[in-house]
Amino acid sequence: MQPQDLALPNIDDVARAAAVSTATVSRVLNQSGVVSEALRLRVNQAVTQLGYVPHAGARALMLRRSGTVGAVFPTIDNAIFAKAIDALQRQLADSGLQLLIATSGYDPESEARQAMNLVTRGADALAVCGVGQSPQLLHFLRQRALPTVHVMSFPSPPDMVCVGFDNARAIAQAVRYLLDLGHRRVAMLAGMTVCNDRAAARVHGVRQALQSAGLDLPTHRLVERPYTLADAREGFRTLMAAKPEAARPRTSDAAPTAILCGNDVLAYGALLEARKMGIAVPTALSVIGFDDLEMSRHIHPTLTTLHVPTEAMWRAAADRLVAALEPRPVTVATELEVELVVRESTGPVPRGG
Amino acid sequence: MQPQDLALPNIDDVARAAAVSTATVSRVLNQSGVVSEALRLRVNQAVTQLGYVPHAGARALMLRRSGTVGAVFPTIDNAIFAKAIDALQRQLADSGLQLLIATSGYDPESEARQAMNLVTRGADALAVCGVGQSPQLLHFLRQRALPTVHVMSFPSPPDMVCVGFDNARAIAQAVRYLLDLGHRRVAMLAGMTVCNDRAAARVHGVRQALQSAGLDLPTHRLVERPYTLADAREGFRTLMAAKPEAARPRTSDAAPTAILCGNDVLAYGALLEARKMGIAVPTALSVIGFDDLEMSRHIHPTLTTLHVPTEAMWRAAADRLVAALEPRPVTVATELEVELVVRESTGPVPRGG
DNA sequence: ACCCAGCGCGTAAGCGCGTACATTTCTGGC
DNA sequence: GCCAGAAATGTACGCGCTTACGCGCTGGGT
Repeated sequence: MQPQDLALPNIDDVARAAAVSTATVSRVLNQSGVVSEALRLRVNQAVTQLGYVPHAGARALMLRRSGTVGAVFPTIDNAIFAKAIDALQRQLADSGLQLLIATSGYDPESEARQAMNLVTRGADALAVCGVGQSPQLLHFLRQRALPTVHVMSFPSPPDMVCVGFDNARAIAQAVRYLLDLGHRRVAMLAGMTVCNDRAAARVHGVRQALQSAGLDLPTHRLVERPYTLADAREGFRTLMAAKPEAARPRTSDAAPTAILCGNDVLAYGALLEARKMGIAVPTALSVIGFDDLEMSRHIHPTLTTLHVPTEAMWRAAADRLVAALEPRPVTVATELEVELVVRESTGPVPRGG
Repeated sequence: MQPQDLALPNIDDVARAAAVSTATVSRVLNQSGVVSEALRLRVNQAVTQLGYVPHAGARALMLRRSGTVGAVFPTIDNAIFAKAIDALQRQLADSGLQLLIATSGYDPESEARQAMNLVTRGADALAVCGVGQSPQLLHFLRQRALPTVHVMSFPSPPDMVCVGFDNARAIAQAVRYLLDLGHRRVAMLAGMTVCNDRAAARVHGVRQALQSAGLDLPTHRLVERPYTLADAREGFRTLMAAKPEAARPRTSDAAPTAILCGNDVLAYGALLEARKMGIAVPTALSVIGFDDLEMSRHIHPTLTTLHVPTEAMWRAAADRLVAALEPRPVTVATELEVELVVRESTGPVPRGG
């Protein structure tokens, strides 16, 4: 278990063992240049016998690239990011690239630190979530001309490469769908919008869509909670009990008949708490999520939600980086479609609603 | 977005800009040796002005370590591994180490390839799941004396460093608990045991515990399914409908009154399908999971399950690797406790059961 | 018989960095 | 004012690798 006190074999050892020059060993290993079959065999034998593996650092030094791509996620502890890592890692692996992971905890400063750390560790390219990076980080990346892709948001500032979707426009679909069902008292259980452009855009999208219909999203109809089930349940409870600050009672004082959630996890919390509170979904209350995680089609009632093409999105992001490293011309911005998937958790507004 | 055609600043550029020697720059950057305040300032200015970042490869070449730790997971698409990555990454980050990720898809050959790939990329140490690695991989790691920790299993072969728990013994607790409640027809919805020592140990643990009570786990009471909700539901359905192969009807032909699941995801599938089939939990059927994911305390009914100290386990694993790299003596094997958490999904055997 | 193109291989330079060792500068005691 | 020794700084080598270049050999054309 102790690290290598022993001297690892290097290319000279292999060359000696195979009675060839280091150049030949290198040529065999990299399939570059022409080597006779006899020598190729001798080299390969020596390599396996010595258990030789080229030193990554030395290689990176010569080739001016490390074959490593970094990614900074807000957190990993959310199925949507787990899926993202999975897709990214697989797609990069197909091009022989390794994935270097870091998390920021939704903090731009930490994100900047982590991203720079990844670069220090030799990352040739970077994938990050959204477009809300700190100016220092953006400056740093530009200064080094480091291929970077911004995922999950769209549109982006003009000089960014991004693969994502328009969060506001996506959730507006869901709002319109609710309005069509007759809902007028619509609330939102949002994620924390501080330093999270996606969460903020979703709130913005809801507000805008409501306003286009002559409605609004008053303070007591909006709560922000972290993406945990416990917080979601508490937030849901708050939302259902909330009264407007103005003292005069109106129709809009009554509890909401529909709740839009910032993501599926929040929606699960809402469904679970609704059940506990004896609120029937969708009869008395409609609930809509965002992401379409695996659980959404299984939970009871199954969740109406916005389907995000996570896999495709991250594969596309990986492709951008691979292309940039080739180097091949890179598509600057790609917008993906987010579709509303109607399931059991939504229905017509209840009578008198 | 295109990669660096531009020449990145190197230590010579910094030295020139600060009008000092490269040695001084290096000393400032690594806080090694003594440098006067004046020079330190000049160097730091030059560094920030040029946007200088030391070249990881060159650094690794000199220091004979890359500051990178690799980890191979079967998959990331499971909350238990997502949590693992999260904990591992954080703990390593505390020691200034970066995490390099790969996935094997539960295939030992792929695991070996991926692990070697990580080493090629410069990983100074490795974390892997379980103890079922391919002999070639184990040989390779030993040959290079690469610090390696095996997580999630216990015990392990004598020369392995491991941090985990005894899967068989853990699940035996759950079996005994069910037996105490009067259950006699106990079934198991297991994960795929091929190339997965943890899943296999859990099946083994159940079988053993039943045998100690004079019971057995007949073929029709055991199904293996991948860790997805859809597969779990289908597996559950199969389990509840299954009849023994022998033609003579006996008490044991009746449906099970309790189901042990290989992990919480399978248990969620069981709960959801039971609900759909109109089987009341826990009145007509008890369900037990394994892992204690966040959802388990929220799902309805809340899930009785075996609580695994995932966070602590992976932090401990990270600590082992950090210690080995210092290098400090390393605890060879650490066993963690897995506790049964009784919630709503289990109860006494139904009358006539 | 000679030349030269081309193939196969070796030699050696240098990628960017850390550090042992050499060198310079400073400090203090006489 | 001088020198020994400590402190501060510089010089230069080599980590392991890739690759430009050059050398020797072969063989077909003249």
